[in-house]
Amino acid sequence: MAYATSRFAENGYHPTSVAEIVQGLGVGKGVFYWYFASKEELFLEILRDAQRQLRRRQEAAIADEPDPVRRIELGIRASMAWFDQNREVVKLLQFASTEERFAPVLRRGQDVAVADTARHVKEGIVEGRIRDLDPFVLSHAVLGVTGHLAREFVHERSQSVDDVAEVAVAFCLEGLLGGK
Amino acid sequence: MAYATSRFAENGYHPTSVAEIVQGLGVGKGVFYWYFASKEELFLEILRDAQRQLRRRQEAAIADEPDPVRRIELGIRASMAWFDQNREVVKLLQFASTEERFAPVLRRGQDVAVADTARHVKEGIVEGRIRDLDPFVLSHAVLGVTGHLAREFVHERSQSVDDVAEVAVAFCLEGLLGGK
DNA sequence: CCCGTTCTTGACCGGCCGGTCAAGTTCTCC
DNA sequence: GGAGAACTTGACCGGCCGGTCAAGAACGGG
Repeated sequence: MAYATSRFAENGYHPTSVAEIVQGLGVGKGVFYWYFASKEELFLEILRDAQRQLRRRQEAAIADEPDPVRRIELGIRASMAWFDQNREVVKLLQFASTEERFAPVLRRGQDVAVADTARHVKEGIVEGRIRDLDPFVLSHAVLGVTGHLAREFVHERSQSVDDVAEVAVAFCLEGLLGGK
Repeated sequence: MAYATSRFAENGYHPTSVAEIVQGLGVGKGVFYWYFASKEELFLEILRDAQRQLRRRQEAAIADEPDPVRRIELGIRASMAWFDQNREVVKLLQFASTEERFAPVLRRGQDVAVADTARHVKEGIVEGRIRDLDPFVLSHAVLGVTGHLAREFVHERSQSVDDVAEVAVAFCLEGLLGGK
């Protein structure tokens, strides 16, 4: 599955043939279809796995932080770190979002992640520390910033994860204008 | 090209065959290869066209607004409106960013757009109205928020463009914490 | 009215692709 | 040690795909 992930990420899902995967692995085609029902099923498995991993990572990072705003910040940093260490998978997730047939799986995972963040946002709103806007939209905004900055600066431009995460947090919390 | 765009957006680039496109158009295959060197070339043409359109739209919206911060805001609203009216193309742009071979064209267009925004951000920093962080990172952050919110709420959840744009602007300018 | 250019057709080609399957080989448990 | 389950092989299949091309049709200037 690791090898398939890197092939898919490098060549794209469609241009990567099952023959190519099994050949690179030095096994026969039969063994592929023994473990996976189809090429699509393998891809979905990779997707589900990735989402599970990311979620665990976020939960671990947030663990026992009581402050909702700090929790959001830790979530951003944890996501950024995971994006950094799983570039290939990030590419696959992005590709998956462009194909209707992968949407359901993707959607489920993203909804879970957003719901997590939204909970903290809601808490923040109740505490009067976060402005009273739709928590789901705000969560998605955070997710959008984090993902995009990770792809553009950590992946493409190889900038330091911490530096990018720093700016991402600053931007998400106080926008362009805030923060002295 | 319009028909091809909708086929690509609905079925994906790879799964859509040239035969399918020309059949849907009621023409022979030869006419396709008379006007386009290859399937890939057609796709690139669509991409370039889209980027040109979006850029024109943004420039028109910003036109003669002197305030850099207002310019950024108008840019966000214009982008959001364009994303709303060009869902198919947005999908294609997103797909293109996952395939190495389309990256160069995509990159060039995005760099131009980001450079535009970054100019306004820089002005804002000079005026002391925007915090002193890397203007390119901030511009990408704005772009990330706008694109993601458009896809998630305008495209997927069919929410009103204006409402989403409103939140996007609020978030970009003042983040989660700011704004009363 | 004719001839060269532009444009159009669709059968065809070589090649690849996802998936199957008959034929093994290896493992496991009695 | 034997029998059945678990696993592995790779040739093979039907089908599709991007792209070519010989054969025209339509057009346009002289």
